[in-house]
Amino acid sequence: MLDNTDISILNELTKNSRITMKELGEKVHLTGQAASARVAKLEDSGVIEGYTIKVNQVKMGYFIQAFITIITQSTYHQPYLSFLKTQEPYIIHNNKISGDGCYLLECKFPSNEKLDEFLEDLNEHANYKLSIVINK
Amino acid sequence: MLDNTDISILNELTKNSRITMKELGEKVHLTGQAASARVAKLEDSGVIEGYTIKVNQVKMGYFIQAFITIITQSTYHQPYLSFLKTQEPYIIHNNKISGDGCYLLECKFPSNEKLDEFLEDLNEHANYKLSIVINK
DNA sequence: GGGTTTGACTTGATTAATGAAAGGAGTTGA
DNA sequence: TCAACTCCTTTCATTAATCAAGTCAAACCC
Repeated sequence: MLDNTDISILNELTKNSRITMKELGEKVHLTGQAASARVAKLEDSGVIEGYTIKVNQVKMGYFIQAFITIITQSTYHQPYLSFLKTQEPYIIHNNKISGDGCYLLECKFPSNEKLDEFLEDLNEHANYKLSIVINK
Repeated sequence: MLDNTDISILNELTKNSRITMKELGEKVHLTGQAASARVAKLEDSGVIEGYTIKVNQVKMGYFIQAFITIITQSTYHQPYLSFLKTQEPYIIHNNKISGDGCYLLECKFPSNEKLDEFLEDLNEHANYKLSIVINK
């Protein structure tokens, strides 16, 4: 389904998704038009889900990143999930997982105070275990 | 440092980083040139770290995503870190964390067999706790 | 073998975006 | 009040993207 040229295209776009089709073509030994057609196919087939940017969260004022293992008290998760929707700026990903806990929540905070507030509010819907990210 | 226009620009680029500067300008009520200058500034200041794509990992053959909490046996982490470098296609992020364990490893695998192999090899350098991602 | 279809690429013409230069409006501070 | 600065717009030359043919090779069929 995907040949080596497709893989090269995905690698190049992963490194820089704003590259021109002409340049991309040069890197994978195609014309800009052919590269463009390949990319369109990758989009249509759903391999490329979208184009986005990497934002420096520290420069945006989010100094703390954390993983929070969630253990919901009741069997109804809805209160917790509804709560999450009210906390959008802090949430990166909410992963439903096997193993310890029901969810592994990846999130970011501007300060320990905000994190503390969040945990206080969270505690009304679920128990948790907190892991702060020191480095990636 | 960042005004509302900058925030709008970051939101638009997060949704679609291949938008033309002209279109981006229209969305934030600027000319293409002015939008382009803003974006250049965001790049120079390091707020925008890069442009990339979202790839559908399932369509790439990675059917399993997992979080693995790593507890290294010795105080020397180097053997574990070196091991990771040999397993690159499977690794998404290796987060050094506080709390349970030394690291929280985010990774992807094409099959349970490959995951099993990985865990066997991992076990020579560290203990672990496995969480499979069911949903995001 | 001859003919047709299909998929992937290139070429060439048209349309659109980009980048550079010049200039205007608003703000700041001496 | 004036100069310096920032941020934006306008204009124009350059460059890239797009669309429509056209080429080429492989696969298939009679």
